[in-house]
Amino acid sequence: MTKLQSLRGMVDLLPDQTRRWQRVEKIARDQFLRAGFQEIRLPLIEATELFSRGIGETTDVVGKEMYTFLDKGERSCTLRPEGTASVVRAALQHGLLSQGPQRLWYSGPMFRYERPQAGRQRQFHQIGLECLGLSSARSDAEVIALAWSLLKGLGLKGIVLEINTLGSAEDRQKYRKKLVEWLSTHIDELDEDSQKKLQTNPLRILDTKNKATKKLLNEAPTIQSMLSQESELRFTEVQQLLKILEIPFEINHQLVRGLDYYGHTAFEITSDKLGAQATICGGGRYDGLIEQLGGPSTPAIGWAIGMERLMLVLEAIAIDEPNSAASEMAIPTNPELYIVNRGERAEKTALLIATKLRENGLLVELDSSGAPFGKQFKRANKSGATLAMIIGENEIEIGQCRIKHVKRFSDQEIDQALSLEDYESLVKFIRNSISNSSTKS
RNA sequence: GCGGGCGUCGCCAAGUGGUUAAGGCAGCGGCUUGUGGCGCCGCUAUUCGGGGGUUCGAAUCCCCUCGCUCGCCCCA
Repeated sequence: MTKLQSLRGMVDLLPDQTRRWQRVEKIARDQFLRAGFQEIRLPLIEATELFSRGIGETTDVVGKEMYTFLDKGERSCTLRPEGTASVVRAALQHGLLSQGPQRLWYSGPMFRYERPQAGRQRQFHQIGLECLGLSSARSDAEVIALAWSLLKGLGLKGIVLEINTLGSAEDRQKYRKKLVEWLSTHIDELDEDSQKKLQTNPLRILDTKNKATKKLLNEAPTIQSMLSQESELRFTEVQQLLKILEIPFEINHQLVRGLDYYGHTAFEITSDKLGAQATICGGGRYDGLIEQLGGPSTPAIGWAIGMERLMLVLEAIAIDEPNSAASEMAIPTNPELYIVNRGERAEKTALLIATKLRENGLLVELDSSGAPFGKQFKRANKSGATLAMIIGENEIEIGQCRIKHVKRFSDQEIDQALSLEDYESLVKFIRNSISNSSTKS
């Protein structure tokens, strides 16, 4: 029999990982809350059409990376490859846009059928936000600032914000024409891949990694030259605002992004600690998408952070700097109290006490092995608990339990006898002992 | 979809054609049903990702396949 294992590109997150994930998610949630963003939870499966219409037929995501299948009713269904299209769909379906601008965030798994590599999985997780119904350059700057301060707040170093403008739809139309004309005269100098894109999606030739093509592109016309005055002013304003916010950025006119719906501001945040897949956060303005999906013409902007990539960076930092916040996010939460217990009556009492103490907010691990005391103490030690409570037959006889420090051995044992029934005093005593123990150490 | 590297226990590994596949860590049990950091003893891969072939003999050689990994494409 072959060993059962997870599907290619599908990754399990074990407790070692989930600790850090939960802490990151909490920090993100708190920040979204403070910024007035509300959570939206969406299905993982959508009608295929949502993505083909929303993201663009010629994009790689739609063209070759979607998990698409027919359900039992013969409907074409797709595991969502990204979050924005679903957010827009939900907003339209429930009439959210008629209630004014929407500030929404989401998190969860996305699916793309690609060959896995460093920082890339078939099921991966994004945490993202979308701001629907606002068109100002200020909203661009605010949204970018949220991504930046979240990443900075998590302690990331060596990250770079790159921005570009893709202009209005008309600007892009004109530029596209000009670019195709120019590239056509240099078609022999283009790499094979870019030659194909010339037909399907010429703008995406701009962010090629092919060195020869890159060099050639230095001579090519830029989108800047084709911008309308409004588009140009808008981009300038975004830059000014980022400067006021003291967010460092680089302008990268080659930054295009692979989803068709982007226009005007597009941006990426990359890290030097990742391999070839260096983008942690990507986003931009998508003023045309909502209308394209059948809604009213509505401006919008958003971004998504790749959780796995973020975690990779955090792990790298944690290794470089063992005392950093990034490092602390991996430290497990140890029990405050470990209950060592043995004997029929003692075991019942211990279960009851564990429950009561937990109800009072303590972090309690109960040894339910029935093993000899020696074994239980070993486990108490390994659990990392601050205190151990001992309940055996003797304690039951006198109606008192004993509590001692786990981490300090012979010195400074508390080893106090306490009533088994007075939970209030127990809790108080435990709390005191823990705070004393942490101030002393 | 296309290239490169790699698959020996939960983890790190030795072994590169010859009888029973080292070792370390972790785990489990014992010394130790009333007290834990240490120590000592014992146990833990009928099998080397899987399948086929070559051979008297294969973890070692060949073929296929699966998986992992890095890169291309693209993206988070």
